[in-house]
Amino acid sequence: MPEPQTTKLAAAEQAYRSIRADIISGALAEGERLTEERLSQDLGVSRTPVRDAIRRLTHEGFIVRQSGYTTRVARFPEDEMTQVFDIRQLLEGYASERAAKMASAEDIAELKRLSDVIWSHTPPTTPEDFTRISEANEAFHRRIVEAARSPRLTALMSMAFDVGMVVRTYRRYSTRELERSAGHHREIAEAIAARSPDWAGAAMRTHIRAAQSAAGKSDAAAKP
Amino acid sequence: MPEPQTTKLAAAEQAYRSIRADIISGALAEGERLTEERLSQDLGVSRTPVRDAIRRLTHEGFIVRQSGYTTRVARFPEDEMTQVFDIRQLLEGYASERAAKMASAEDIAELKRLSDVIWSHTPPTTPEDFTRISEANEAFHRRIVEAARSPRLTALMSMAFDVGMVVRTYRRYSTRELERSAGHHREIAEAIAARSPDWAGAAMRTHIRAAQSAAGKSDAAAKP
DNA sequence: CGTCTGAAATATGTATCCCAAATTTGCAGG
DNA sequence: CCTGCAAATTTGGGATACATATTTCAGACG
Repeated sequence: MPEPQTTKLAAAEQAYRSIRADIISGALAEGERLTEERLSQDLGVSRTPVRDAIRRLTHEGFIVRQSGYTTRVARFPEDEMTQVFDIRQLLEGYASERAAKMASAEDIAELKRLSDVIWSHTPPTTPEDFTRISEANEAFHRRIVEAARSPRLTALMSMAFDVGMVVRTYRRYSTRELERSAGHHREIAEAIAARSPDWAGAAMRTHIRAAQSAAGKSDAAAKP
Repeated sequence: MPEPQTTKLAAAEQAYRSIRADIISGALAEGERLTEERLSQDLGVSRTPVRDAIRRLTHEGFIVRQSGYTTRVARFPEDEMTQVFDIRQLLEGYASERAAKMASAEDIAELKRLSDVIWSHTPPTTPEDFTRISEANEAFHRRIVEAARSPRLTALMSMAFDVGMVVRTYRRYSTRELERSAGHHREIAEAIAARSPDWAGAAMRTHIRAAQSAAGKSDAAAKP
């Protein structure tokens, strides 16, 4: 069965994604007041899953709870984009250092495989190439965090930045930037295979700064 | 009124604190299976607040949800303590840099006040002195993160480390370490007041490494 | 005209019930 | 005695009902 359950194994997750997407897209404006009841009706579910979603989004900083019974969409600073890249550089650089020390043979093999996948589609000529690169890129970064063997770090990364944002920005890269990025991935994989934390960390920080530069060409103030 | 209600202004928060404390203390062993029903009965509340608490703790990495209907206390790596300090150094160092640029006059005044409070109780002679120092210390660190004006960073910090752990470790500090720590707080406040990101960041990183050294004297592998 | 007070409307927190899915148990067969 | 399968129990997700705290708004008073 491709679709095992109708709505069971979703529901709360759906509320979470929906509300978050509305905040990111601007459908829910910054500072707008939210109530569980109204969100329930809009989403067609009861308050229980909506509460879960609000808790999560509050914890992640998308929603703020003011004193008492007032809940609002958070206001995002103009330099949110800069912050995301700054924080990514800190955390992923650290993750790469740890990965160079802790990664298993399987981790290293998978990182090499993913960097090869990225290479094989660079420069991209078709939309599928873009998709493949994005997927492999995302898997690559996630694998490094996993290889760092730190559940705390994994949890942090999951909420540190919006993966979708990174994927979207890929389309704006020039051929030279894409080739550079593919080279970075290969280098990071090799640094981890060489068990060199300093190299791996430095390469990852370079990679993220280059991505920031490439992504920041047009809009300095994207949403969150 | 100093004491508004007996148990009203808590309940779900209470469940969260109680479960978390039991995990940290070891009353709930690593890998132990948890059920909402049993926790409800033990804590004398209904399942709803327990669910909230479990959500939160899962998100923070204290509890893991396995496939299906199995929920367990997470297993913590041996070097969890090291990781927490590493991550704190990264994030709080960054927060201090931003705070030096973004802090309001009120932020700066409050940071100075808090560092004075810490000074006035150092070295501590009574249990209340310890309590005051702990409270002021926690408020100080939180204020810096707030002053960084980054909701994302605030959210990250809230789950990056266990405040209770920091408080506990304070009792092990020597007089010299406590005086050094008080000096660090004052210096950080002044660096921010001087609007010097590099100074503030470096001072905070120094402070956290010193705290790590002081805290790590006895057990290298505390809980989380 | 502005401000304060209090009552109604509104929002969240908590308890309880129901349901679907998963885990455990127990029985039958090899 | 072990294995396999199905019934029974357990578990977590969702909906609803109720209690309590907060917000709002209108009207009275200065």
